[in-house]
This record gives sequence, C-alpha cells and structure tokens, in this order.
Amino acid sequence: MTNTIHLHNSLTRKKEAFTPINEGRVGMYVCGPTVYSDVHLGNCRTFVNFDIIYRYLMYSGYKVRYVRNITDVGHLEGDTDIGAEDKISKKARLEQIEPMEVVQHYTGGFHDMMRIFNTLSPSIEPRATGHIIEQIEMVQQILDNGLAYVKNGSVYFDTLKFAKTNDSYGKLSGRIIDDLLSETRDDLKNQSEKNHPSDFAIWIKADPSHLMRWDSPWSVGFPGWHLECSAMSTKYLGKTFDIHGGGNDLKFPHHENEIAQNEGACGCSPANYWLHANMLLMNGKKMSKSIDPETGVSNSITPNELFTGDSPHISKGFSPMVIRFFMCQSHYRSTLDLTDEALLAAEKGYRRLMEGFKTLQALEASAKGAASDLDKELNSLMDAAFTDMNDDFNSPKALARLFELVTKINGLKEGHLSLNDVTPDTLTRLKQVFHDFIFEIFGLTNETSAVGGDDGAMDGLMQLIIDIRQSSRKNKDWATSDKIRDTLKELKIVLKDGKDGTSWVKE
RNA sequence: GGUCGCAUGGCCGAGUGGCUAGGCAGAGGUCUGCAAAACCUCGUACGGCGGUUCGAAUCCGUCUGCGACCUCCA
Repeated sequence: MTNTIHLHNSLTRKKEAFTPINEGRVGMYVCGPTVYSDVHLGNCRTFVNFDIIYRYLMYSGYKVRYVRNITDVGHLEGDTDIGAEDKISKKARLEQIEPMEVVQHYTGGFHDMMRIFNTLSPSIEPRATGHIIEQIEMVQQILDNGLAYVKNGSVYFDTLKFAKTNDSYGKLSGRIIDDLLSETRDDLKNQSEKNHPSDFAIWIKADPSHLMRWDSPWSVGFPGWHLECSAMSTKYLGKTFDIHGGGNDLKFPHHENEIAQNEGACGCSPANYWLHANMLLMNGKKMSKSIDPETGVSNSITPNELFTGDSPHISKGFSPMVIRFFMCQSHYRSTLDLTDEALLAAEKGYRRLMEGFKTLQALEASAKGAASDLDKELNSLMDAAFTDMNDDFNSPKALARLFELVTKINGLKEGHLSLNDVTPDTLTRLKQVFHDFIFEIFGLTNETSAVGGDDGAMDGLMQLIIDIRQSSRKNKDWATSDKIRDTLKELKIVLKDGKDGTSWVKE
C-alpha cells in the first residue's frame, strides 16, 4: 500500500487518514436489509456503494472481513412502544405463512438482486434470529451496567442516564441532551412504558399473538431493532472495529442507538470510522416505499421495473450494469437523482467505456515505443485515478480519468496519437489498470460481449451474414445489403460499419 | 420547530483559493452508397447579497430555495 486512503468519518464529520486497528486488515460492518419485502433500488445503491468500497480496500491490499447482516426479527412497524408490530411478523400474519417463510423468500430475492448487480458476497452474513443468545447477553450487560430498566417484561435502554454519564449519545446525528429533555413535554401525554420518549426497547415482551418469540430472563419476547447489529458486529469483528457503514437514513435512530448499546454494554465505541451512503432520489425526491396519500403512488421504482422499463417513471428498460455504472458516476456521500434522462446518458457512457476497453485490448505495443509526453500523460492519468479512489472512494472522479484515457485510446486507434510514443510497459500497465478499474474495482461486467451461446455458432453465423452483405455492397446491391441490416436491426442486432470492416453488437 | 446537508453550464455529476473534471444532449467536422455507429473539435457554468483576499464558484456571514433525519425505510 503506497498511498493512504482517506475517508470521511460521519462521527467527526471530517476527512481522516484511514489507519486500521490491525495492520493490513480491515473489519467492516454494513447494515443489511430487513427482509420483509422486496429490495428496493435505494437499498441496492447503498450496497453497490459499499461493494465498491469493499473491492477497493481489497484491491489496495487489505484483507477485509466484510460483515453485512440480515435483519429477520425485531424491526418494528411504527413506534418502538407497545402496540407496534414486528415487520416480519406482520407480513407473515397478512400472508398467513410462517415468519421464516417470509424471511426465506425475501432473503433469496435480495441475494438474487445482489448477484444481478454483481456485488461480492460479504465474508459473513449473520442473521438476527441466529444470534438471540448473544443479544440476550448484551441486554444483560447493559442492565448490569445500570443503563437499562425492565418494565412489564420489556427492557428499555435508559438514554437520559446514558447521556448524563457518556457524552457520546447524539454525537453521530448531532442530537443533544437538552433537545431530548425538551421533547418530554409533548410526548408524555402518550401512554408509554418508557421513562422517556427517547428511550428505546432492547427486549420486547411478545403479546400472545406474536409469532416470533424466545425465552429470556425478562419475558418471552424478541430483541429490539438496533440490538442485532451491536451484538453481531461485536461477535464477528470485536468490540471495536474499523469501519461501520450504512444508509444515511440509519444514522438516527439506528446507528445512534447501536453506539449507545455497545458503549452501554462494554464501554467502548464500536467503530472507528462511520461511513454513510447518501440517498437515491427519483425526480428530486427521496425514493421511498411509502405511498403518497395524495397521489396513491409511491415515489419509487423496483429494480425489475427498471430492467424491463415497465414503469411510468422511465421511457425504456435499463440493464443492471447501466444502473451500476450510473451509481459509479456519483459519489457515495452525495444524493443521486434518478431520472430517465440521466439513465439514458449513463447507458451511452457505459457503452463508450466498454468500447474503449475493447479498443484498448486490441492495441499492440510498438517495438519502437519510447517514453514521451503522451506516455507521461497516460501514466499520470492512471496514477490520478488511484489518488481519486484513495480520496474517500471518489469513483466519479476516477471514472472521469478513465474517460480521458478512452479519448487517448481512441486517438491511438485512429492514428492521431502514435504507439511509438508509448512504451510497451506503459501499454501493458494501461491494459491492466483499465481492466482492474472496470471489472475489479467498479465491479462492472461487459454485457455487450455476452451474446449468443459459448459454442461460437453465433459468431460464425454473424460473420457469414456480414460477409454476404459485404459482397452485395461491393456489387452495389443496396437492396440486399439494406435488407440484411434492417432485418438484423429488428432482431436487435446492430451492425457497425467501421474502417476495418463491420462489427455487430446486440442491443 | 430541532439536527444535518446541498444549491455548478440544457440534463446528470466531480472539484479546487488563481491552471479545461467527466458523461449525455447540442453545434461543426472526419468516415460512409445512404444511414447508423465510431472518432475529432467546440461551449467557459458555479442560487442572491455582503465580507475576507492581490485574486473566490471554492473561505466567512446573511438571505432565498431544495433535500434528508427527528415516525418505517439503505
């Protein structure tokens, strides 16, 4: 590792040099989905962002343990208080199936989607229901430390007491104790078991109709949301680990409470660096599952609708890699606005990048190749791309460097630039770096080349057709040559007449 | 109301105290039987008003607008 990675730490709100606890190793925890419904696209953005971070850390030489949980119990619908229902349980009740059927179904769907977006599997993907014992232990530790209280079989985290003894509550989300206190007046009206509105449940007594329940010292019940992340990150990464990630909307209350739980249980801060991926917007507004009461429509689009084009929000379907490319084009800490126009632009950009890659692979080094300004320029563009990634994983900027390289590559192909000005070593490096960025770091795949079967029949067939068309063109038999071109077009195969013959691509 | 963040050329989207981000669209050109594709060239933008500075789109203040969180979401 020659260059230090700097990253923006949400906890300090500053960009900091990244120093792992154990040299050469990184422990990273990212909050995964609650599997009570289909993954939605905003979810995918977050995980693609962290996939790129994961890939880049590994590419930089770190051994990374990447833990991303599946929340399959405890995430309540509505307020944490009595009367709220667990999301999974609710779904199971509505569908009249077992909660674990709900979990199985949506976990599968989630994994499928992650595969479609070409994200790498995390090293460990622990489930909340598989760690009930660890969670009960943590509740006990918090109680032992006097930072929680039991009410009617439920256990609540005492935020006021914690805030008084520890200055870290509210630090992440910028909330302060005075605000917590001032909220009291309004909210005390609500019938509540909690001593204070900002307290939150870490163990919840299950009412008899509740489907998911476990025995505990306090009641038959289930763990609170937030707790699973505290317990599982501790179990697999230790009491303090390097990086904790998640969507920006989890900052409060989820991550704030997670920190409180870990501090409350062991007195130590869970993660040194907190990274938050920003929201995916659609037409300027947060993409959200919830349905607008006025319009009756949700401001969202599912990944499948995006692929097929079956949505009023877009004019056509877009492939998963175009979406992934689109996500690479913005910084993970910025909001990204999904519009039809932006997607159309991304689709073209993606193709240009892939064509550039293909062109590059076909370039052959010149034996006379010598160092020159061009050679220097190529190398500094490559260096810059890595510098950009080291600077808080600035993928859009690194991508811009690749596009500048594409211009050079095309210049070399077209002959405005000469391979005599590029050393064989630089060309080799360029091929390697280009490949690595596109496929290993950005995690894109080349969809345009994946056509036909792998038996080569398609290629042979197309070559035959192209040859026939070529000879009819030579004979100025435009009727035949145009018929071939138009018919193929209808079959979604586009012929491209270039200087060095005709190539084809499937749309 | 509280907390935080953002306002960049037609669109998306980076960035920095003084040096062209990039992609798409648009204009011109090369190529082509025509077309498509591809390639080349081009645009000098940074919400309003003050201030700091030799110099600010970049720093500070302020106003306006937008968004997120505070209630379920990545």
